[in-house]
Amino acid sequence: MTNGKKRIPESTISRLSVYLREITELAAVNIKTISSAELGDRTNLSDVQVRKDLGYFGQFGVSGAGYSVAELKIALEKILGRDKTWNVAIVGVGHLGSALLAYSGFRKHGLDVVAAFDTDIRKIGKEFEGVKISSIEELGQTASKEKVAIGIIVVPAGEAQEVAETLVNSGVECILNFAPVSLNVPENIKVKNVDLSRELETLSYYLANNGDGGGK
Amino acid sequence: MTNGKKRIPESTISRLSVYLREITELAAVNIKTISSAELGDRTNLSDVQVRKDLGYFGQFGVSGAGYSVAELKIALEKILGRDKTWNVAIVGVGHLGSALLAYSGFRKHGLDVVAAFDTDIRKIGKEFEGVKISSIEELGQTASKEKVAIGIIVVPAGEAQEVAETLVNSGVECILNFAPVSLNVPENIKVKNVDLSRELETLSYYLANNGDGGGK
DNA sequence: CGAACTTCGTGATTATTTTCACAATATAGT
DNA sequence: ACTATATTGTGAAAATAATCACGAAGTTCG
Repeated sequence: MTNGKKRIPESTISRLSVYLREITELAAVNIKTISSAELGDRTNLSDVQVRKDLGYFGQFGVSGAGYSVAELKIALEKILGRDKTWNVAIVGVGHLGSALLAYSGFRKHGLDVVAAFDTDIRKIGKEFEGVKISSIEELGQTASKEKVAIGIIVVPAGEAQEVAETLVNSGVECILNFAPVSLNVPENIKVKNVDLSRELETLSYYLANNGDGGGK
Repeated sequence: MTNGKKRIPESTISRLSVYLREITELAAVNIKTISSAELGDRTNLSDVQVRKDLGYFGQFGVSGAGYSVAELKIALEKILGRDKTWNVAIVGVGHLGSALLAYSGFRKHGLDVVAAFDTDIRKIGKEFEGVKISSIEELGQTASKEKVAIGIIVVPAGEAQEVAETLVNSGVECILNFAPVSLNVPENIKVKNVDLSRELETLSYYLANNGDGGGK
C-alpha cells in the first residue's frame, strides 16, 4: 500500500472480507453485476457503507449500473492479499487446536498450515490432518526456518505470552490469539483476539439486563 | 436495566469482562486494592478507559486508594449477570462444535450446556462430554422445553439462517454464531459473530499491505 | 437523441467512542 | 492538624466512524 491518503478503519477491512465472500457466491451463480444497495442487503449493511468501504481503495463501480462481480472479486482478492500465500503455525493442539487443524478454510484464504506444536508428549511426532505435531521447544527454530507469517495461539492463558514472544522473535508478524489474555507485543505486530469468554459474557450481560430478567 | 441514563457502548461491556478476569486473578493471589492505572496496565488499556467504563455503572472506587478488589469483583459479577445461570444449546457437532462441547469455560460463566444437535445419524443419540446429541429435527421443541437462552450455531453457512430462525421461534434470546454468514433476526435478538475467515483475512490484508510485501 | 431513471463517489454532517484535563476527595507522613 | 501525594469521577475536547445529501455519470427506453 503506497497510497497514503487516509487511515483505513479496521472495520472496513473486516467488511471487505464479507463483501468478497458474497461476491464469490454471486460469481458462482453467474451473476454479472450488483449494486451497492443489493450487496448491502445481502450483508446487512447500508449501501453507503458498501460504497464508502470500497471507496478507500479506488473506484470500482459504474454509475447507473453498479459493480462488475468479476472485477470486484479480483480487486477484493488483491486488496486482501489472497493472491499470495502465507505460512501458518498452530500452537496448541487441544480440543480447539485440533478443530483448527481440521478447518478447511485456511487454504481458501491462501494460508498454509505448515506446523503445529504441543507440549503433550503423546501428541508430539504424530500427524494430524496432514500436519506433523512438534514439541513446543522447537517452536522458535521451526517458525523462523519455515518463514511462518501467522501464528495461532491456542494454549492455556498462562502460556500464551511466552508463546507470543517466541513467535515474535522468530519473525512472525501476525498473531491470532484464542487464549483469554491480552498479549503484550511490539506495535508492529498485528494481533487479533478471539475471546470466547468475552463473547459469552457479553451475551450474559444482555440477558441479565435487557431480557426478561429470567435465568435460573 | 431500567436506569436509562446513557447508552452503554458494547465495547465497554466487552472490556468489563476483561476487568473481571483480571480482578478474579488478583483476588486469587490475595491482592486487596488496585488502581485504575494498574488495572489498565494489566489489561493493556488506559486508566481513563477503565474509570470511564466502570463509571457507567456507578462509583466503585475510593479517591487516593483505588478499587477494592473484592468489592469490584462482586460488582462486576452482578453487572455481567454471572449470578444467574442460563441454558445453552450447541447446534452442530462437527470439529468446532465438539471442541465447544469440551470447553470448560461455560460453567465458569454461569452457562449450562443442556443440549446439542446434529444432522449426522451416527452422532445422534450418543453422548459427548455429558451432553446427549439429538437430531436437529428436535431443535425447536427441545429449545423451548429446556428454556434455552443462548444458542450457539456451529453449522455450515447454508444452514445457519434456518437454524437461527428455529432458535428465535423457540424463545432463544441470544445467538453466538460461528457460521460465516450474517444472520437475519429480529432486532431484540442479540447476535454475536465469531468469524474466523474475517479474522484471517484481516491478517492477510495486514501482511500484504503493511508488512514486507513478502508471501510465497 | 433525449428524458426519466439508476447508481456511484464523496464532502459535509451527525453520532459514537476515546482521550484530556482537572476539581474533588482520600490517604500517608510528619 | 497540615501538607504532599495519589487517585477517582466526569464534563469538555478530540478522534474516529457511520450516515446523509447530492452532484456527476451511466443506462434504458421511447
